[in-house]
Amino acid sequence: MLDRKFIVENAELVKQNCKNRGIDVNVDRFVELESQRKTLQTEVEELNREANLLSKSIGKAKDEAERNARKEKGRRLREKTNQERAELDCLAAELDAIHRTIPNMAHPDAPLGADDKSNLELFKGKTPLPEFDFKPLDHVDLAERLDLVDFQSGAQVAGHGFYFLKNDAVLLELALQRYALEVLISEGFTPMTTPDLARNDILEGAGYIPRGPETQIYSIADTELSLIATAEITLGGMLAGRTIDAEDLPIKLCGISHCFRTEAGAHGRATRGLFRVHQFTKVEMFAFTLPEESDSMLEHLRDLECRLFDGLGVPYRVVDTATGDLGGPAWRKFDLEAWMPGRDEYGEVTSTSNCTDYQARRLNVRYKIKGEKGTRFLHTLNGTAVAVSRAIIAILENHQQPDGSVVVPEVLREMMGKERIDCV
RNA sequence: GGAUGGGUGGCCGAGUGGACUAAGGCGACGGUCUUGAAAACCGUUGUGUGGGAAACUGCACCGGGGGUUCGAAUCCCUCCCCAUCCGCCA
Repeated sequence: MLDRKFIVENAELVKQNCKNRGIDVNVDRFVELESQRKTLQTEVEELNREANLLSKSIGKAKDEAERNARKEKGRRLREKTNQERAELDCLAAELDAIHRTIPNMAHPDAPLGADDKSNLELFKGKTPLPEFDFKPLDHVDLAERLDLVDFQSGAQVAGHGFYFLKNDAVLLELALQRYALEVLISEGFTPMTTPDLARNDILEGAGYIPRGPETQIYSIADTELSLIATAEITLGGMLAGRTIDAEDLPIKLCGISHCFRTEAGAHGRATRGLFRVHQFTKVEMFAFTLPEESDSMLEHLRDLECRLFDGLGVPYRVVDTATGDLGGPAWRKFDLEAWMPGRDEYGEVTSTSNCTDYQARRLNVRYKIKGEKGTRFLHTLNGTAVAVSRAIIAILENHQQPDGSVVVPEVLREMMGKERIDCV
């Protein structure tokens, strides 16, 4: 969420930002309600002050008659207060509903545009595009030949969008996680495995909407829990409600979790194979920083993603995400799009965002500078290290050989125990 | 899943309806003393949000939400969490 005062004082900027992001919000209504809320709040507080004074005087009243008279006065005062407070609660609820739909501001350098077509390519990775002197297969055909993925059984057991990894794909999944962890641990990240479920209020704090017509989130019936769509939710939620000493920042975490997504409304677009699935494993980076350090942390996370995919020998490009494609919480977002020869186009494999204080305000994570009074909201960032299913697509398709085998990237060979995935 | 006990400030911990304006301790910070330090002694002490140039001051906050009452840390309801024991279990 944005700071309420900021919205009121910068209504035009906020409106322009909503427009840039293609989000329809009634900012004027928010400003109007906020001014009403303040007035009403002051009135309620004044009534409380009177009631407090009166209550205290009753204990000290000299006789029974005086006490009863004051009690009666207190009763009337309370009725009035309750009435005003009900009004205030009603107002606050409407205000909050609008507040939650107002997206984060965007970095001034984020490209303007309605959707991913306006994303700006910044640079390409170290690995050049592969040149095949044969017609490359897509990962579905490769996986079938190499007996790596069982889509049919996945559909039988859990439905379309689920799959079993088999044989070397299982080793590849583990090796990818291990590879990512080793890089991140060496960079000072604390490795975690996180819950795959989280409370709905934590989901909401991270900017996800657990229930609703177009939700990406699976919720668990008869509970306040949902399956997480990313470890960003649990890693961010770890510090919800806490105040961190400034000297302990930045905090860099990396978490392994399963990710679950309903992919509601996504049918028909890039649904073949492993690209858009309901469950996958992911190593996620998460950072809590001082406000002045979040922009450089975002570049750090992006550089790590580049390092990981350069290491895998996968060609990719880095794009600066356009305002209309940022989602609610992000101030700026970079995606790595790997070259996917089977689709003959780039496909998103990682995404890293600086959410500034937007998530922190919702999750109520603050920091305190020693010796200074008060606290402030810190900044949160997240980034994909490796989303296993999509990384597997990129590896299989880019490293395929004329005979249908796949050469294992050097960084994974020791962990895989082999240099090549051959037909079984 | 069942039983019991708990959740109070940075930490420990007292507090069963009106002096809680939350005791006391620890820690931290400042001071006195000292060449310096320790000890001792003295003082200070949270968060949020309003008002005010400031001094200062209002309101809210004792796990969350709701209720009773003129008044709730305290009583009631509900949810969450923690501990211990039992059951089940990888």
